[in-house]
Amino acid sequence: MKYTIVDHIQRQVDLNAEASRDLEGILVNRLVRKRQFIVQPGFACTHQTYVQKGSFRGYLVTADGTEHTVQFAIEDWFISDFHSYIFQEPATLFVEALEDSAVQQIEYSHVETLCKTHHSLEHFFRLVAQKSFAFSQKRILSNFEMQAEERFLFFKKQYPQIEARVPQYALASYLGISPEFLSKIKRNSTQST
Amino acid sequence: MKYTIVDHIQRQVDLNAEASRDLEGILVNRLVRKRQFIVQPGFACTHQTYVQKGSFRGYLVTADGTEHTVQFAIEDWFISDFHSYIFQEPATLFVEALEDSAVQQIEYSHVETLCKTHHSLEHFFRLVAQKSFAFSQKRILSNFEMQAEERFLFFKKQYPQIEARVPQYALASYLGISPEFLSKIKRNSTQST
DNA sequence: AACTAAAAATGAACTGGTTCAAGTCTGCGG
DNA sequence: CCGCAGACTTGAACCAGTTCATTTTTAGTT
Repeated sequence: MKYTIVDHIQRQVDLNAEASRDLEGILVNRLVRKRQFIVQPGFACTHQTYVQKGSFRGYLVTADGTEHTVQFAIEDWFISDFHSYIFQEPATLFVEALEDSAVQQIEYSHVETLCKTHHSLEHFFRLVAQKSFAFSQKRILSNFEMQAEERFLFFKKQYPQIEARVPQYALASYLGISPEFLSKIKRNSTQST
Repeated sequence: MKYTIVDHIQRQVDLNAEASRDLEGILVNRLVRKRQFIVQPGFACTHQTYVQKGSFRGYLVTADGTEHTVQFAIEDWFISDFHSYIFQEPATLFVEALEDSAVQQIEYSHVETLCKTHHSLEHFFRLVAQKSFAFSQKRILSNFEMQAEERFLFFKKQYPQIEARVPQYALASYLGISPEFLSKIKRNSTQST
């Protein structure tokens, strides 16, 4: 069973024959090597990327040179610099492969065209955006609700596959703490088990 | 010129006669008194609320009893507990009127029905969700990029109408700092002007 | 299997922001 | 126009998390 973007969408909405044919028509399959970037600051993020195999992280580098991870993506997830994608403005994020990966990409203008012709696709992308927004809000809340240690334990529980596959400095920067402090948290929380 | 939800939508997408008539049909006009809640934890957030007049804030109360503001809304903005609205699950937020206000509300199931019958409305709500998500991501980023003082100055510059109308403890909790510290920031940043 | 470079762990000194407690200002109800 | 409650200010003690410098572990390459 191989992950594909069409299956992913079919799981959530009904696509008729034309819609799924048209969608197939705009898909671009691509292999991406570990450490390779699919989005870089300064260039508009022209595509949404669906991960078939492998993993990615999206991160920001601030003026002081530190990295801040915004999003991880593994099999069956989408990733992009969404702000850049939606407004077709230069990206501010890096999106980098954490492993050798296989992806399917769809281009902004193609997606917009298909959304006009197929109500079902417009519906799908509405659902995606709404859920993404809801989770993004929840993430802001969870930073208010939890201390660093709780956030780590929560992440570990909710996304064990990701926690296991991702470099620790990347996870620290996702949790909003320094790698040193994440190290301490791990020590404290495992010794008390 | 009075704010209405139909005008708001027309500014972004073309609604034909039936679509705007059907939309009018599900609108509920409502007056809300200062300090009144339109969303409360425990109850599902059944409506999206469009602000015609007045202002609102959405906030979370954490276990330790402190408030954390997630969103403000003034004229021509929408507000809700979006996670609760989308999944029709019990809300975790309070949404409270900061002033006597007038709103237009649309109910979840009605919106979903209209999105099915009118592609244009589905399109509108996709755009809204996408922009909301993009801004939500940006907000997460801005907490990484800026220190508390910069966040305050940025907010003040970007939303001067809101900064002026909103109680200071609410703004502090939006910025993720204590009211005392916001007070200090203001002192420091005005004395150096 | 040995070599290397990057990643993770550790500890000590430090800082941005919190907490608590007390004082001041403001607006509006009687 | 007085009183009083809620909102804002101030300062001192404190703490969660950072920074920096060093050591240990891990993983990729020849």
